[in-house]
Amino acid sequence: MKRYDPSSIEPKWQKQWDEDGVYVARDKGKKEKKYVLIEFPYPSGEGLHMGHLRPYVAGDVMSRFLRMRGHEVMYPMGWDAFGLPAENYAIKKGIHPRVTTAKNIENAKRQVKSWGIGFDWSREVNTTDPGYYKWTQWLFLQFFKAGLAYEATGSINWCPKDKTGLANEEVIGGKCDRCGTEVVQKEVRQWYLKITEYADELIDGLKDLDWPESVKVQQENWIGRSEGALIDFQIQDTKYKIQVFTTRPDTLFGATYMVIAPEHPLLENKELRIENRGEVDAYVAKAKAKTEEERITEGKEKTGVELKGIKAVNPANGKMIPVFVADYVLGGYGTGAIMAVPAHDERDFAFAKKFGLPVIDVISGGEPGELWEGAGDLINSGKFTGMSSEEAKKAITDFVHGKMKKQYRLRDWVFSRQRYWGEPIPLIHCEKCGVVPVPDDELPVRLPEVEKYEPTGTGESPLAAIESWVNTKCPQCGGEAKRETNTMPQWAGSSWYYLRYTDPKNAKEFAAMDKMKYWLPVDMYFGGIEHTTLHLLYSRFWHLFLHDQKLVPTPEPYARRVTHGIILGPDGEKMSKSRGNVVNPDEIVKEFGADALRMYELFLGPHEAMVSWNSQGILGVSRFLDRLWNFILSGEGEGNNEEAARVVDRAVKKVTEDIENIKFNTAISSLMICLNAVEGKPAADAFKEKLLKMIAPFAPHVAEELWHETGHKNSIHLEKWPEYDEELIKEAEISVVVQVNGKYRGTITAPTGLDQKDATVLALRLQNVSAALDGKTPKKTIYIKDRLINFVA
RNA sequence: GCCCGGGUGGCGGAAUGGUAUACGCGAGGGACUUAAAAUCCCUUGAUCGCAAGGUCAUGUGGGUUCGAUCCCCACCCCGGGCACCA
Repeated sequence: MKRYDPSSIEPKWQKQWDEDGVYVARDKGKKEKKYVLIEFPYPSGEGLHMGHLRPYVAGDVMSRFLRMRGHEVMYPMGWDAFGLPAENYAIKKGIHPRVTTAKNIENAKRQVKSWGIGFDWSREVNTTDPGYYKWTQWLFLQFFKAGLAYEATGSINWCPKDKTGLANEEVIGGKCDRCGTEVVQKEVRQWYLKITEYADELIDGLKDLDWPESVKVQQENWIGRSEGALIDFQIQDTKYKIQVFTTRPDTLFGATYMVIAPEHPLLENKELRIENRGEVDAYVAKAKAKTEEERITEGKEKTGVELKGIKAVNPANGKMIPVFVADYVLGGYGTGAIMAVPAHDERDFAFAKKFGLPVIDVISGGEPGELWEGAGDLINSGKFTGMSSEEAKKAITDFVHGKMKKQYRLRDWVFSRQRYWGEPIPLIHCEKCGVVPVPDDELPVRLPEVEKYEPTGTGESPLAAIESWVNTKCPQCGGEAKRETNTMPQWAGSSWYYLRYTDPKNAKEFAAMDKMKYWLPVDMYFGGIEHTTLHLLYSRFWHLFLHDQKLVPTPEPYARRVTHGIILGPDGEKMSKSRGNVVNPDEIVKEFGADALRMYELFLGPHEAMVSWNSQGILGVSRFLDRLWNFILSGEGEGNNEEAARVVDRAVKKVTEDIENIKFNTAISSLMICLNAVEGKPAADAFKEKLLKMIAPFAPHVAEELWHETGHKNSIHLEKWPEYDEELIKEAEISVVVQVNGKYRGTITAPTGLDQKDATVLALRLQNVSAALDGKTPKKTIYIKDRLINFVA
């Protein structure tokens, strides 16, 4: 008998599957389609690691399972290849990013193939391919034409190391998501996509999606919708007003002062007679210069300066109240100004205490003069006194002629980068015509060759230095014009790649509608939690927009989202080179084979949980595969014993349900239980076949090899998933737990379906039970058929 | 501070109202071997007991229930997200 040797069978089958096109998905087939997706990787010089392996294997198990269940399955792969590392490497070595990217792709492809991932390579895409980014540019122009892409100069997040603007979503804890450098605020001309226009749809669409609740909540919180009112406060003896946004218009009578942000336009108004102008200007300058870090370290200690000589009028009661400038009010949210109600807002309370401002209770519920942020009935509120806060919100807003308003935390998406290795934004600046889109037939605007890749740091991209490229003709008037030199962020290409997979070679459209209609939406999207407020939010926004434009057939892109926990090193810490705890999947393949690697990774723990790699644990699955090999190839085994059939059928039921519910760890444990039970006994070929088919999604190579060794000609991965016999798996006899007062006292073995009377008789015969009852008759008996009988004495 | 997860043997974990600790790793003992590896068999939550069996254990304290790892309340700890968003 041959020995199980992964290194001799795995490459053989990988090659064979490729040649036979086992994983190629057919468009518009008769079968019901399933579209399984993983987040396509950035092809880095480091190669792919465990963090990639986990979702790819999960998606692979799922697609193989679904294919065997009779679906037309698409499981495609591609490369998100624009981005900083390749560009930084080019800066250091002078090698074009295209060259390093191609090399890295080749290596990553070798890796995923060696893991036995059944991707459909006929649909491979690469975001840096002009045939691909042509459509990224075209799609951007649809936003532009719809008025959802706009240019503005404003204070934005800027990474001083990468020398480029960043989107809000790319700033993690005040630091650049890419390099960890402290982000600063800088005034730069940028292109924005108006994602805020879709804030409501982005929230409302979530409710019908089969996504993890935590991911939905996180997106919802990021968008941060709150409902409140806009209310105007007149500035005494002037024509000017300060408008505020508040979610608590019911507390208006308690507004004892106002605060405006340091960025508020009122401070630029020279007509206002601010008596302490110098002091105010100094405060504003200092506040604006603060970095994120300084603001955090200062904590919640309130600072501010009163605008002397200025008073505002509380529209509810006509009282004159002071106006402050303070940096606890943010310029970028709401109107950049607030009414301060110290009795009912923690921050206003702290500020009022520090500056000795009056605290007036207007909502009942708290201690007098103390903070109370809850709801209650109104007090000290004129004719509204006695009303509930909920009712008063609208009533008071109406009374002061305010209007209800929804407000969001979400900011528009800073969409331009001052870097080389990205899609050029396909716009032309003409002095006469303004900003003009590049005509469709001139797309793609190709990324030109440059001498120097370095970011300039001036707010211009390196492309600005190439005059021959920048200078062009206006498509509208034919006059002298200049190209936009900013490039798109990395998130552009990934915002629509799942659409391109449905029709990757189309030269006329980004994808044909009939193909999208067949394949969309993505049925199952495997990925990490880290993209919740990045890629996942961005691509939903693109999709919602494209749906409104009638360019895609479904309202949402991803029907079901499955997230995974990260794999920690053997020491329980995050894998990192500096810590020296990185487990390299390629080395595991070399030592144990891809099948063992895949199975062990799945067996480690629940897919969504954070788990640590245990270097010795893989021996368990390695032994399992070895025993499986021997079991399948040993013995002629015609012993058609019913017990074996029952054991295997039970496994079929459990494994099927577990795969459907993404519980791969318990599915594998059921397979182990099954093998443990049948091993060493004669078993009919039919049981062996069932077992092999169940193993096939998890360990595709060994299953295929054994399938062929046992006389089959076609790939096991195109076989039908096994079924089980509902009657057979029922137990004929069952052990019923006997308890006295809820405590275990023994079991009785009886035929299934025993009624209470017979069970009682059998149970009372147990010595342990009569001892526990101590001669008493049970007051009550609880009987759950085939499970338990409990005497309450 | 607010919002999500989570806390079970030596370790990864299983079980979400009904015998807690499946499966795997590790450990101990044995078989085979000149020996070792590999493989196979047995034992393995703690504790008392010769045994039968008992008692105690799912972060802590309460509650609901015939019965709670599971449901409810309060608290502690760990991980993640947001963070002066009015």
